[in-house]
Amino acid sequence: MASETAAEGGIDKRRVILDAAVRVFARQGFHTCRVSGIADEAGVAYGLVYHYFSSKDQILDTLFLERWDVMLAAIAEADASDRSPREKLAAIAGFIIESYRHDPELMKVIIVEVTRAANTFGRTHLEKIRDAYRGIAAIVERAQLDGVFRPEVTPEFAALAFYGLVEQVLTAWIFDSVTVPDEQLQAAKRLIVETICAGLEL
Amino acid sequence: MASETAAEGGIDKRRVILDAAVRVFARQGFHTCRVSGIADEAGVAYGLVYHYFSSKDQILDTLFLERWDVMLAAIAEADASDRSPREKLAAIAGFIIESYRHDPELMKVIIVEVTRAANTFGRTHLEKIRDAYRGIAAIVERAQLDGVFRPEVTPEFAALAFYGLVEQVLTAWIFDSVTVPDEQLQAAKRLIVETICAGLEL
Amino acid sequence: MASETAAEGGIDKRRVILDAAVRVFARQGFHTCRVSGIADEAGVAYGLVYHYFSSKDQILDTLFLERWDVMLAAIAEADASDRSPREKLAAIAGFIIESYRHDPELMKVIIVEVTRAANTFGRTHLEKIRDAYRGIAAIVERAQLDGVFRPEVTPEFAALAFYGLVEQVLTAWIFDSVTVPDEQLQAAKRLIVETICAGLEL
Amino acid sequence: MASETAAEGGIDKRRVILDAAVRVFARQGFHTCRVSGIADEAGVAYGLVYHYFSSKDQILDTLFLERWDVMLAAIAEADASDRSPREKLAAIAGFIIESYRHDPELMKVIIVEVTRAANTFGRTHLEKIRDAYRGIAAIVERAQLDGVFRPEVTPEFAALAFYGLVEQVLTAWIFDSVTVPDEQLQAAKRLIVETICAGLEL
DNA sequence: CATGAATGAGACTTCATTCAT
DNA sequence: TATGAATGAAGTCTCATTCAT
Repeated sequence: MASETAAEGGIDKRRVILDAAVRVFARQGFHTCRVSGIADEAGVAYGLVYHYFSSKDQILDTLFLERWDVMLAAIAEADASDRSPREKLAAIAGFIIESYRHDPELMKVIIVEVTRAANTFGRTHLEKIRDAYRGIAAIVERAQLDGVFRPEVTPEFAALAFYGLVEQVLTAWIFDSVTVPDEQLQAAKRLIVETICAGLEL
Repeated sequence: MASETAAEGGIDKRRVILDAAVRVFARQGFHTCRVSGIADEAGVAYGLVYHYFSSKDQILDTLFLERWDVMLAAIAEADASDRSPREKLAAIAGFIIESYRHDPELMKVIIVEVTRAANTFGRTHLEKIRDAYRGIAAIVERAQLDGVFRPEVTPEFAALAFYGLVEQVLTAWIFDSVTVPDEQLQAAKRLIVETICAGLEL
Repeated sequence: MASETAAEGGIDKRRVILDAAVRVFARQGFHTCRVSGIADEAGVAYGLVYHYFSSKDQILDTLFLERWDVMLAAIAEADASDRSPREKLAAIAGFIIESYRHDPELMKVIIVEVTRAANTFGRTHLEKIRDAYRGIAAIVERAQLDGVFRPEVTPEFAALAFYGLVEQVLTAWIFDSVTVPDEQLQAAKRLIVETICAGLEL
Repeated sequence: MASETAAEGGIDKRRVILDAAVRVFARQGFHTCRVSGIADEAGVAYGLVYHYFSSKDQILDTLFLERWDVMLAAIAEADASDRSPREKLAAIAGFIIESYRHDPELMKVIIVEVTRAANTFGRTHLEKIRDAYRGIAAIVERAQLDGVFRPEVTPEFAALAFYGLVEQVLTAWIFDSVTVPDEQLQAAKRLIVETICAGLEL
């Protein structure tokens, strides 16, 4: 149960630092914040950040990869299930929106600082990001082969539209920076799926 | 007779600097590039940049506002025309895609460094950005009142989905960083309109 | 009657610049103000300042030397008169205080930026400044030889104390930055002479 | 056990920087020197200066306030003692001159860059500077009430004359930039007190 | 004489990273 | 593990001065 680094019963400082970094990145942005700000927020000494991470970049990389791998697993799981294509997409949208509900700051950081940062981390993690698109495209492609989705739209475009819409909705919430009520979260999920499937389903 | 933009036959250094900034911002990103890089690219002395602009930020602000105002005008014009809602949306998507065709670097800068930079310039120009969303939403709302679009989707969500999809497509091209053939540009325009209208039209 | 540079009936721009410089130096200080600020205050083009003066330093030098030479003349005149030593000192104190009454900004600039600026202009004009001390010391020395002043105090120290006290009073007014009423100016003159002569006269 | 000023046996780098700053400010003047010059003089890295001080200004502020508070204490102590007014003033003049003897560079910096810099630090620390004047004026006022000093001169003017004369003498030494022999220091002290008291004592 | 665009060296300050304890 | 002092390379912005017109 204990983390890989903490002594039994101790506090995992590495985790504390990561969680603090999420809050600081979300609040100030990656470029604007300082490493000392993360240390302060975490309540640890400056140098300890560099005991656990080799650079400021690596903290963000870690946050992104941790979460993205979970999302890729969710996409893979949806793909592997025997639900309908629409239900698969709904599962993915639901997963992402649920991630936002659970930790909006982390999702803000991942979207704003990574997936939409075409000049910096977005480029670094391009392949990982594309893995998600590919996973969604695979679902669409299968649905087209199964005759459930129309073949006119390429799976790649469909994936782009679907994931892009999810991200756009989250971005709107991020810009608003207010807590979104559960009801609205669910409504958004339905609308997204509806909107995309309207153009895809036969 | 000499105007602010160029003496007769002379070179408008301010314009030269702005154009150079577009290339440098597109290539290296706003945060990564240096003002000296812009000056070098423009072939002017360092200090001249500060003769025309009060800060590095203001250069980006200027680029964004110049272009965004043109886009708001295009949206307003589409709204004012007596075309069908679908044609209006097609006009807007066409305008943005044409902007990309004409100057992909400028569009990259605007999207990557401003409209998607929720922690920095995106927040600064939030109201201007929302003006675009509002303009699109107005078109949708009118169409709903006219009984052409379904009333279930809010105009705000529709605007989000429409503009978001356009931006997402452009972002994909930006990430690819290859010249997109005209054919593909037109196809994308049609697909975008198709995808969004599928979920909106009665 | 026309100045050395102005066409007859024209405005002497060199004079305009100097007068503007006094106001700007007084308001912002020599180091803090910009040459462009002087040009703006004078209502002339930037480059014209450099047509008349070779550098920012030279403007201050000019202001100082213009005024200081007048003061040295006043000291020499007092020395040459056949008044009593006390009256001679009163004449000098009166001259300086009158200078302040007539143009407090100029006196502020001369004192703050030159005579009290030991690291910059004070050092540059050290000999000129010492000329004033020497002139006052000469008056004291003569008075000692004539048996009017006590010989215990060196003329140099007496000059230091006398001129220093005048400058200190002006500095107090400068710090207060309010217009000093005539009455107070005259009272200060009397007090200064009284205070210094009390320690000098037999 | 380790104090803020120095770990046991360790070197207090903050103090080293302050001491270096005194030498550099005295040699080149505050405006002319560079922060890198201070760092070099101190033998520390550039950034360490900013680890201990938030700006170049703050270094000078610190130097001034450290010393000025000691002087205010000396004035208060003289005031509180049961010596004669003349002895009190002698104690203050002695304290300042002794300060100069002990660290002429520091006194140069304080006088040239602060108390006589009416446009910059002098204005910033105006109230602190006036505290000294007020302290001296209090001594004079008491002496007047006790019938030892003549009531014709206001305490404020007397304080101005007294402190101004001390500063003027120090300034003369500063301009000379040669080491003043002890003998001359003591003589100056006596002369100052003599000069001022001549005009004050009944 | 007059203009103001153009130049570019310089200085402050920031902050990621290292290191001695 | 933990601390925080120490390092120094960047990078933005300023502004005196020059120059073409």
